[in-house]
Amino acid sequence: MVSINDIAKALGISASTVSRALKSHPDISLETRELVKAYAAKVNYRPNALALSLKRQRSQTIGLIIPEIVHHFFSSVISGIEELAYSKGYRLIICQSNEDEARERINLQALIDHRVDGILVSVSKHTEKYDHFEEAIRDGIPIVLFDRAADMLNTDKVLVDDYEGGLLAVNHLVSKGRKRIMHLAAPEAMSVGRQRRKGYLDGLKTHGIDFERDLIITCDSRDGVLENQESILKLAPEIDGIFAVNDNTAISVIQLLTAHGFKIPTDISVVGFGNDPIASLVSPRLTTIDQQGFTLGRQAVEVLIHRLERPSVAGSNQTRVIGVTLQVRESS
Amino acid sequence: MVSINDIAKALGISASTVSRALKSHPDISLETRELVKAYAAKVNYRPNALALSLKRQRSQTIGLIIPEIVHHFFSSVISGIEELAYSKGYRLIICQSNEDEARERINLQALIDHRVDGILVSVSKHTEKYDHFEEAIRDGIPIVLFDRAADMLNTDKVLVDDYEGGLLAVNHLVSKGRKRIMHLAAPEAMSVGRQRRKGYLDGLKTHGIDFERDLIITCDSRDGVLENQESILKLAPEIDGIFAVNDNTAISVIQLLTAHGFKIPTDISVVGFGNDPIASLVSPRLTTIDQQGFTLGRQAVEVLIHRLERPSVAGSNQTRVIGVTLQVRESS
DNA sequence: CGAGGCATTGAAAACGATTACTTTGTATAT
DNA sequence: ATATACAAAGTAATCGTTTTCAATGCCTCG
Repeated sequence: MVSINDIAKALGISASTVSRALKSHPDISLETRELVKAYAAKVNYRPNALALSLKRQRSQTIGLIIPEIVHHFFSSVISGIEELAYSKGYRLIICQSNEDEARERINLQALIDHRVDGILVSVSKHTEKYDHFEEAIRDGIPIVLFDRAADMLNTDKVLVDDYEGGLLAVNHLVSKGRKRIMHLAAPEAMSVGRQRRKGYLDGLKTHGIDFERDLIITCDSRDGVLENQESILKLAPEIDGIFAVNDNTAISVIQLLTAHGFKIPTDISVVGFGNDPIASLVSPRLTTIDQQGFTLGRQAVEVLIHRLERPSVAGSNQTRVIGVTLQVRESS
Repeated sequence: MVSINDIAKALGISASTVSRALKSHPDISLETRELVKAYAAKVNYRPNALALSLKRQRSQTIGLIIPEIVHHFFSSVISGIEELAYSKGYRLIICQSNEDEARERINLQALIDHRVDGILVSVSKHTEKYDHFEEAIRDGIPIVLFDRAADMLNTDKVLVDDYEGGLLAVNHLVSKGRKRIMHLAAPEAMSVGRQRRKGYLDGLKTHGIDFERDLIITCDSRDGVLENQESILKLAPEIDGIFAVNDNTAISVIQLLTAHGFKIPTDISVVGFGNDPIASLVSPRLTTIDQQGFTLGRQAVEVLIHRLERPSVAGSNQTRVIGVTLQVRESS
């Protein structure tokens, strides 16, 4: 790897002249400039980004902390992030928290140590204390939270309109004549799940349907469905609709019900959330709420870069909400 | 952000003393050491990884170039890579080539500019010339190719046993009494697809089945199935088995055949490749070849770090092959 | 002919850390 | 008393680049 100093020595001129010649600084004579450029090209000179970052106090690098990579929604978000970051000249350092608070803390610190210009975070499911983020924010490190945010954190956020999604799901089920709608919900602690549940509740209220506590079952995965199969099957004869907090749960419950003789959607209509690719491949094809992961990722980067490239005005945090749409298929 | 110099000034000692005190160098008196450590902790000092990288000529960072992130197999690989890299103290910079050669070249250059210690690459589908990789390898940059490699490139490789997968698929179909087996294949240019096809051909040969050129159709996606539906449907009545180069294609062809009255697996057995999560959710559930993306990712990092941490012996390139297994389900 | 201007270039500091090589002062040995 | 050893600290170079502030030499103008 050849450096500016190597070039300077080889040509018998100073490093500063080389540096200036390479960027066509007007102070440098045409002759020298050409000479330097020709030689640099010949030896395939490439500026050392590390040295530049140190000098400029700017690494043109964005850090990303994500709960898990192997997940269609999250990988879509990552793709959107990479895409826009790349086109804006930023590199992306990625860390996986594996839904673990301790790991999330280590990741955050590592990114700060690497002097990334800003950090994008989707908070781990099991994070209970937020002081690591609070401290970073206090220290002026630009942080944008996406999808999974914490209300208490005072920073930019880019979220999916989970509430609207819950509303859309219930409206749709009601429009299909469904009146007793079960909700397979995420644990209370998850902001995302809370919003979907709130949408569900408000949707019922709008249509004058009384909310029944028993119809909400905390169950947000394939395993969850298996664990709760008794209660689900006991209620099944009395209900005519299900809104599941995600597609996997929706598909699992459809399989469970089908296996026990229920007809979907004749007996029970089912709506999922996420529009995972599997939703259109299972049978019956799943009605679900589409959330644009790729767009979410792009917007998160956009917000972050906006922050990076303007003098940050205090208290000007923005929250963007990405719209969702209902995808009607065969399960409802 | 406080630096070693800031600490030195604040305590009225030299930067070198601070540096040594922080790492408990024996030259420094216990008193000074404690003093420095206490102050560093108080002001929350963190070493600047950029400066360290520059000094050490080692960034503890690995670069990754991957064709696309939103893809179950690739995202599994990324997860495996991140997992092991993280535990070995390396950070991961990720770049998406989007199956585009020009972009791949830019990504490679960017990673080199950032002085990553080594690079993991899965070659883009549309890459025709490999001189960018050859040059990097010649310059001594440690590169490990995974999954999609190019024979001509002389470097470490970690591959899926695609050949064995093709073989397993055909063996299985034959064991089910199938004799006229169609292959939905990837274009010749893709090493991965070539190996799977070779496994298919050798599998047929092993069982004394004559290979029929017409039974190989180049078609490796949902769109491909639609484009080739005429030829597929024309051949359908004469065949009794299909080996598709990936799960998506397998699922699409099952949908096509089912829609036209064929019974799967009664009339035609279908085997896919990849063991994507959808394979066990569609109906009939898809028989397929399981490829361990996560393991592949870990192994790729392992090989790379092995290279990084030993003095690289010339011509000692290794190629690791990750085993595959047959997952029998309902489609065969 | 000397002052001022301008075109070119170089020296040195800075970014943050490490480290080989002094330097300083004290204690021990001869 | 003097040479020697050693502990503890500081100086300066280095990694690769940028940039401020000279320095040099030449030309022009009065």
